[in-house]
Amino acid sequence: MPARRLPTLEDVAARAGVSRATASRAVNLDPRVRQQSRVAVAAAVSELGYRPNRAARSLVNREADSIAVVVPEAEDRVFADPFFAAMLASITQRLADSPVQVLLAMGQPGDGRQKIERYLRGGYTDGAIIVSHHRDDDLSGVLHETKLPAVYVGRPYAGDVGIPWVDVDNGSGAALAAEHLIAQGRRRLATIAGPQDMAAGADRLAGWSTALRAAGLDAGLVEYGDFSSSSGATAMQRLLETAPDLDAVFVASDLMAVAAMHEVQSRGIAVPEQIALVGFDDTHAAQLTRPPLTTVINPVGELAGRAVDLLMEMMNGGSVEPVVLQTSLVRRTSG
Amino acid sequence: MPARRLPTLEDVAARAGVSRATASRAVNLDPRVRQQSRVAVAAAVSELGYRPNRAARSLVNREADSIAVVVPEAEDRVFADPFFAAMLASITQRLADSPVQVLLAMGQPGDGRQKIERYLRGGYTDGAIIVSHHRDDDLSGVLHETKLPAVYVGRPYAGDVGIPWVDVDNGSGAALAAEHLIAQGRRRLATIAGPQDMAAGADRLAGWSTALRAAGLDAGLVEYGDFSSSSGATAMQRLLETAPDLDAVFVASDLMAVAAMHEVQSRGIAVPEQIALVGFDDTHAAQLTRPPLTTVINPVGELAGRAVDLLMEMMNGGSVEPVVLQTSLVRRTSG
DNA sequence: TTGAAAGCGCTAACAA
DNA sequence: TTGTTAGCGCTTTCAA
Repeated sequence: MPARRLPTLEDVAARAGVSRATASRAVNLDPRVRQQSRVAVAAAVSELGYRPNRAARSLVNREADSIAVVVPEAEDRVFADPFFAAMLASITQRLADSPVQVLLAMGQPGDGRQKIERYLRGGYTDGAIIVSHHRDDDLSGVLHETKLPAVYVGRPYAGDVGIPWVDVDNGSGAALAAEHLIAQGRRRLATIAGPQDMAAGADRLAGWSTALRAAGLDAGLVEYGDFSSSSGATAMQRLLETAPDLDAVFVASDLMAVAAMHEVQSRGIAVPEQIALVGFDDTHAAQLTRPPLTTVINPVGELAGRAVDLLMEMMNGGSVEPVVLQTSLVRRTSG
Repeated sequence: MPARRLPTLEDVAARAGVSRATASRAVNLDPRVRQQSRVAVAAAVSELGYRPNRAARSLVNREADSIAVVVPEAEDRVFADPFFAAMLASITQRLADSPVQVLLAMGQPGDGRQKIERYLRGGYTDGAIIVSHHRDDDLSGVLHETKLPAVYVGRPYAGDVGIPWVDVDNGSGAALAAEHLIAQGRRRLATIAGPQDMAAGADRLAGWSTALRAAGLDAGLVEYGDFSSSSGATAMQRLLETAPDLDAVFVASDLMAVAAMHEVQSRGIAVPEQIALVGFDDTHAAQLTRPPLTTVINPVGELAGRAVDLLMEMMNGGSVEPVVLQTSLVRRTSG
């Protein structure tokens, strides 16, 4: 609802003394435009303050000039988890200078999936980045049928054939945590694992267990959370009841780890003296706990960047391969 | 880039045995369509899985069917602050069932403002909700010129004439905190105020100071932050140096308050025994600190809901008045 | 209550 | 290298 009629390409063409077609070519940097026309059009564009009409362009190009970031989680979950937040921020930032708009589609499995599916089928978007993927979300049907360029952030559970993904090496990240704790002399090690219907949850647990067994230690002390803060607290409670003698816990996300630390400390148990704690993600919160949290770095910014790059490549018709990023451990004082 | 051609209105019309015009009317619930045609069209729509093409509709209606949520802050700030997060989540949720898309436009004052301004001028959106507003952001120029329906969340600093806003009563909220602390017998009271180029920052400080003076107490103990976590920590440090004898601090945001609490506790000072702490916002984090944070409730969900309602009203040509919501205090154990 | 026809602003054949 | 022309899918006069 602009105040006055916005200048159209027709206006630009008239002012530059060329046809609308030439103006269009100039605006779209088509090489077969004379230098002179190019300059004239550019001048007219800036004098008039011309901006292409997105809808008109979409209509003929059959492109929306937007990508969807899909998060199959409840809205409040998405914003409560710093991992998503950082992910979204990075993706947005990466696309800040391009004309591509970022659309955020969230929704829990319930009605949410339908909404998301409808959305992806609607042709409102040229591509999708799917961020948190559970085994049963099953977006692969839509994705394949619509042939919509898409990339997963986080390996899809069942390995969605033909749809690339970017992920960190979750298994070796968890192993890093295990080795670090073992090297400290901890012997009664537990883990609060993530949801097992997500590759990140399953892979971290697998890496952890393997490393423990390799060291000849018991890998049986496991409780499960869903990466949320409250689930971390509950899991920690259960762990403390089951194995009061444990001396180290690897928690599969910082969000859960922070809650777990509160849980431990509220019982008067000292961190790291009595129980060492290691998290995963290296979110901002990891630096704010007392003691600050030792954690496995999840390079969110790079993950986001690579995902955007892959998607762009696909949207340009290229074919791409999955990307695996390595992690490392930040040693702070919690363990 | 759909796999096959999506059904168009033409297809629907053909199948329903009516003209495209009638099909259009039926789809848009125009009353002057015979019952019989209406039914036929509805059937064709669902059989074909027809979805109106957004771009085509936009082109003729000159409406984008989207609203922008504008946050004039750096991307990482937006996501690091639970207040924004909750705000965005609530707005998105409110619009979940409508065809209106939510576009998120962020950007710091530097290049960001230009981007945002260009964006609002581009006609890409039918309305805007501006969430965090600083004195010098000066979006009012664009807003007035473009006559774009807009509403501020948080009273704009200088009272942007003609553009409505929704806000909590920040002054009385801060007074609530003051009275609560005073009633406890605290006498050496300080505050970590928010940025003074935002109404929320200025109003909370004013309300606090007034309440202190009304009780005959010194209102001079003030340090400033910018609502961010790190600024809260620094402000607390300064306060502790300036006035080692203080016995209560009102912190103008939970994000700052949590950091301030860590700062206090890391010096071995007991909360609330030696220093009482009261925050503002009642974000999730307020429940996670030890001790849990007493804080002033900022009803984000309602704020968001009212903002959306106002905006919709304006987009329908209605005129609206600013809305002020009342706050209350949650007493937990930090103060 | 309906249909025919025009046109939103743009891009892309096609012809020159 | 350029202009003419058609047409993307939709809504909306205008006439019937």
